[in-house]
Amino acid sequence: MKKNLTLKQIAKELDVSISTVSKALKDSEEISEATRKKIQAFAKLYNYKPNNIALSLKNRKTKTIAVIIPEIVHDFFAMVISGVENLANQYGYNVLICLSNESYEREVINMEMLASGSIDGFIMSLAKETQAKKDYHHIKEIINQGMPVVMFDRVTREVYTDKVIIDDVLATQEAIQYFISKGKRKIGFITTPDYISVGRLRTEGYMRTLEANGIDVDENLILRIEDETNIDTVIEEFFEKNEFNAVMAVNELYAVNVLKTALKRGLKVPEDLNIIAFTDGVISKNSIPSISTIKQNAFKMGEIAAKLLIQKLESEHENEHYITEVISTELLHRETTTI
Amino acid sequence: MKKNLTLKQIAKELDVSISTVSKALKDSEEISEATRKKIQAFAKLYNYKPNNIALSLKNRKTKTIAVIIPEIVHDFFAMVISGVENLANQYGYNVLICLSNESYEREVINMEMLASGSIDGFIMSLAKETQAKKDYHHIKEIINQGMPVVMFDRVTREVYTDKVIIDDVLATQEAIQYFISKGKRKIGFITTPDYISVGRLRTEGYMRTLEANGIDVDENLILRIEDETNIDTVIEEFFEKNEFNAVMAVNELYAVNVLKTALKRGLKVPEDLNIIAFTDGVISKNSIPSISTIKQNAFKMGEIAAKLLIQKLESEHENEHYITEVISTELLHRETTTI
DNA sequence: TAATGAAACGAAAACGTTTTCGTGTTAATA
DNA sequence: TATTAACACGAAAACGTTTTCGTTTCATTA
Repeated sequence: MKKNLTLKQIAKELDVSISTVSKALKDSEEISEATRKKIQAFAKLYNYKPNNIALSLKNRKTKTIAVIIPEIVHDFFAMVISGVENLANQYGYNVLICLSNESYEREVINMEMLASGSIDGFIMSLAKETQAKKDYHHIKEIINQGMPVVMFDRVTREVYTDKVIIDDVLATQEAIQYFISKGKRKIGFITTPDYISVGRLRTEGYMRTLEANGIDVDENLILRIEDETNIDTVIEEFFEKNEFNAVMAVNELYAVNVLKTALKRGLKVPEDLNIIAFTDGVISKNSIPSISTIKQNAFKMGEIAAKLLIQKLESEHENEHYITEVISTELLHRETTTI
Repeated sequence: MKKNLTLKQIAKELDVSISTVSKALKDSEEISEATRKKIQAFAKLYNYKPNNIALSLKNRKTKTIAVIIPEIVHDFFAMVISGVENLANQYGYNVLICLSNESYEREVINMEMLASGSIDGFIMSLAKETQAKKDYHHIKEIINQGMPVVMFDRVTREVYTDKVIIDDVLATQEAIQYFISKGKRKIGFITTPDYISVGRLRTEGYMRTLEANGIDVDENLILRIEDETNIDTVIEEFFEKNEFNAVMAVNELYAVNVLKTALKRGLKVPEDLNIIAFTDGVISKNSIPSISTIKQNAFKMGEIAAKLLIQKLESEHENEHYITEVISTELLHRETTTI
């Protein structure tokens, strides 16, 4: 086991100083061609690679960004990561993943740990618990220390920083309006509790669209699913108590369960029931029939979040100017809607 | 923007030496109680956190491990990551993710980049291209430099290191044997090209089981899907040319397409056709009907890989003794098999 | 009173770089 | 021949820690 070669060792071996080696390897004019060649040849031969940690310490930057997400076994987040990774790599950055597992405490611990030198900036989506508690002081503090943070999807107005989101209200409106245009009036909406920002916004979009079309909002047609509950059974109850021509769900999982329940109850999809889901992931694509979705462009979201962060990192003057990028969405018709 | 507090600043502020501050913060007996309290109070007040990079440089360890996977938008890999993250966090390690995107070059670049100081060890699953090229010198070199590597799932005998796998042959045998025990004789097998290690092993398991039961292997019943091909169409052709009572697929995606094609052709599942897939992910769970699978315990796989790596990292004497952990699998019956 | 020892602290090296500012040598110029 | 300038290189500081080995001070003991 040969430990990694250092400048010092090269210097000793070639009987020159460390500075000379360093300069020679950077092709500095200061060093004679002869010595330069000699040192470069030696370095190449023994496969010298500068130690990243030492560089980080010297430069005060690590070329690493951290992504904090609630969970990774979830197409939307996985796709965002993929986008972040893609762009970050192009700019020579590494990506560190931390899972909050929807826990406030893990989010705080992870961020505090990393904030002390390990990384240059954060990209994050809030944990459910954090959104429920509405406690963002850990994020504010980190920003205050001069570390850039970009939030995506689950964001909050209380933290002043760059954000990447979709227009949840508008996207929902488009879908609901589509239902209405097809003559559907009994539209169910399956969502999260209101403390989840995106769930709340989507619910808002649903209600607003109904109202704009002169349809009374019936709270019974809105199902807010808590985390621990059994999705199957609450959706079955939901269908037991109500009748729909269309249902929209804020994620794939809810949607596929709607589909399952509907089919089980002998409904024909899309003839008797239309379904639209948020998140264009593997479930929607591969379910039978395939589910129509709001495509969120998660990959692009990740890329843009990374771009915003890296731009901030590489700009000299720190400007106090924050922007919120709104990624466009697209209603993708598949087999659970009739065109 | 206040930059992070350092020992030096505290020392200056309190008019003591850096060493005194360092020792006081570590509760060293060497420092009088008075000074200790004073320094600790000051540090706490101004929220001192030691700089991780400086520590890494000093200790020559980063407390970070890298996971190299082919893709992340894939339940199996996402679950492995989740397992790695979980265990690594318990031991105070960070997890850095790198995607090879199935590319040999990206795998090499990523690993070489990280090997120079950024991390303490690797957990990896080989890119397709790497398996096709059979070129593992980058991995061997890294191991040779004294950096521990744990491979999982897509591994190779050519690299001598710790590994975490399932018994692909055995798992397949169990499934195929089950089919046979139910009287199925026309068993299709949908797999990857043979250069993918797990695909090859599973195909081997399929063939061996047939032979062991005195059934001739018909190469027409084996479909090896290349990457760029359209899954839909090749599976439809496959069904056009052959007749099955059962099909096994080496991943969820293939399986759900089998299901789709079968239903489209008017076959009843599981009555006319049984299906079993590898990878117990979100597709199998949520498809309608839900797909019976070989549960690979990906989360556990990740945990064990992380444990092996961390054990190696924290053991004093480097032993040249490598182990291969075989994770048990489980045939999970859902709605595409008849019990 | 001189020697001893403990207590409390500081200086400096080390981790591996980069970079600034010398300094010694040589060749060209006045 | 003495001065200057270019050239080629080295010493040392800096990034932020930890840790070893002094060193100073003071009280205790013979």
